[in-house]
Order: sequence, then C-alpha cells, then structure tokens
Amino acid sequence: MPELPEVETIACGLRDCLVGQQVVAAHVAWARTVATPSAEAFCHDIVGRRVQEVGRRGKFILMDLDRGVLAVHLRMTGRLLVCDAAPEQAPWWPYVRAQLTFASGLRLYLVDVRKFGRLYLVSSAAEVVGSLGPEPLSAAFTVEALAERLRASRRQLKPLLLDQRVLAGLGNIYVDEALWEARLHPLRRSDTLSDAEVVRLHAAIRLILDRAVCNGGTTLRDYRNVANEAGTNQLALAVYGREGKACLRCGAIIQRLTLGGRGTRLCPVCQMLPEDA
DNA sequence: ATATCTGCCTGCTCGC
DNA sequence: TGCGAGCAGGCAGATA
Repeated sequence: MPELPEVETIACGLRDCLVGQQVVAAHVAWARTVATPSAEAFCHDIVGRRVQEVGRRGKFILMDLDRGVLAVHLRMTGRLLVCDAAPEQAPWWPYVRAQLTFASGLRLYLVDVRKFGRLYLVSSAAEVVGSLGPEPLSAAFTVEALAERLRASRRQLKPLLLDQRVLAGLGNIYVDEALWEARLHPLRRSDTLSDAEVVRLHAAIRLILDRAVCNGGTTLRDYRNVANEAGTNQLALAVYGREGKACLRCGAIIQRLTLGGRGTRLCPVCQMLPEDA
C-alpha cells in the first residue's frame, strides 16, 4: 500500500509530466471516489484549471492548481497513472475510477481495485492535511520533537506511530520495519522509552524511509509509479512479509502477531518487551 | 485519553 | 475442480 516513500515517488513522477498542464475534461466512474465536493461539481469545477506544482504531505499527493488544490489519497490499492495513448487494452483499465484529460492530450487515471482511494478538490491544502503531524524527513522532525510526542502519550508504540496526527506518512510496512531497525517492541508504551531508545527510533524512521524513497517504493502487489513501474524496496524489507524466516540480525524466527486488527511482524529476540512496559 | 469495533471494497488464498 | 469463508488494511466514525 502506498505510504510516504511510494507517495513521494508518485508525486515526483507527476511533477515531471503534469506541471503546466491544463485540465480540459474530467470523468468520474465511481462517484464515491470524490470525497469533496460532489462528483458532479468536481467534474465541472476542475475543467480549465492548470497544474502549477505537485507536492506531498504525509500520504497525500497535493497538486497546486492556479485556483485551489487537488489532493489525492491512494489508501490501499490506488494508483495514479499517466498515459498519452488509449489504454483500453491495459489490465488495469476496468479499475479506472476517475480520469483527467489535459490540453496536451495527456491523461491522468486514478486506478483502484478496492475503491478506497479519494480525490479532494479544495481551496486550500489545509482543509485536507491540516491535522497531520510532522514530516519524518523534514528538518523539523528532530529527536526532541519525536521525544515530545512519545512522552505526551501513554499509547503503545505501533498504534501511536500509525496515527497520522502524531507523525505523517508511516503505514503498516514502514512502522514494522522501523521498529525492527530500532530494536523496539511494537507494544512498548510510548512514554517509557529511554533517551537512547528515542534516538534509535528517530534514526530508524529516517533510515527506513530514506532507503525506500531511493528504491522507488515497495511493491508487494499493487503499488506502481506513474509509469506503471514497480519499486524495488521489497528486496530491502527485514520483517514485513518475512514471518517464519530468520531475523537478518540474530537468526531468530520472525513472528507475526495481530495488533489493533493489523498484522504485525517482529523479531522476538531483537525486539524484547521489558516487564514494565 | 485511549482502546476497540464497524464499514468501506474486491482479489486472492486456503481448506474442504 | 469448485466454492465459500476469511484475510488484507488506511481511515472515518461510533462506541466503550
């Protein structure tokens, strides 16, 4: 599923081909794809607008228009594909939920098997991303900033790190990877981490995300960039999808547990849970 | 404040 | 071989 590194890769791809492009037509095949406004209003209002810049905030893609912002969240299986030829033969064609046509003839498709992906046409990005926590790869995300957020809560580490209001962009895969890298148990209570452990977690989050961005994201099944190409970061995963295999650090068998309804992978030796946390 | 549950969705895997 | 059950999980919203 698209998390920060995948969304970053997609945003860069969109920037390369869509900046300066003007929308001449819009079509929505699954009305609920448009979160705001209505699908009808969306199709009407977006025509004539021009893409000025493409960015990312957390897991949201933000396309600045000459008036307003088009935000996209891909949730689980969403893809944004850019094509210049008619793709009716493509295997993903039946799953196109919305499309934009630009004056150049270029087309942008929101493809989503599961129909969870959402489009937002808003006047300001803050309407969509206003409540998100800091960007993990920004200068503002310091060890102190992380420590403050961890100690302000008594929640378990994994649910806390998945909370987009606490930190923006992490999902199930990269939280599991970061906790393994930092040698911290996902059930660890967030306010019990030592200074050294906070430093480790901070460095781990940065390392895991940086590497995944460099690798063009993780493709386990659905993720593709705007050119429909897979990423390669799945080759760098240490725990996600490796249950039953040997820990790359200590050789113990990677375990799987369910935490808040989500599959969670960890090394029971490297990531021990202290008695009091 | 925090935890837990449901609904949204459909393709895939598994067991019988 | 065929079929139904269960799983995958980000997020919003409701409930405890």
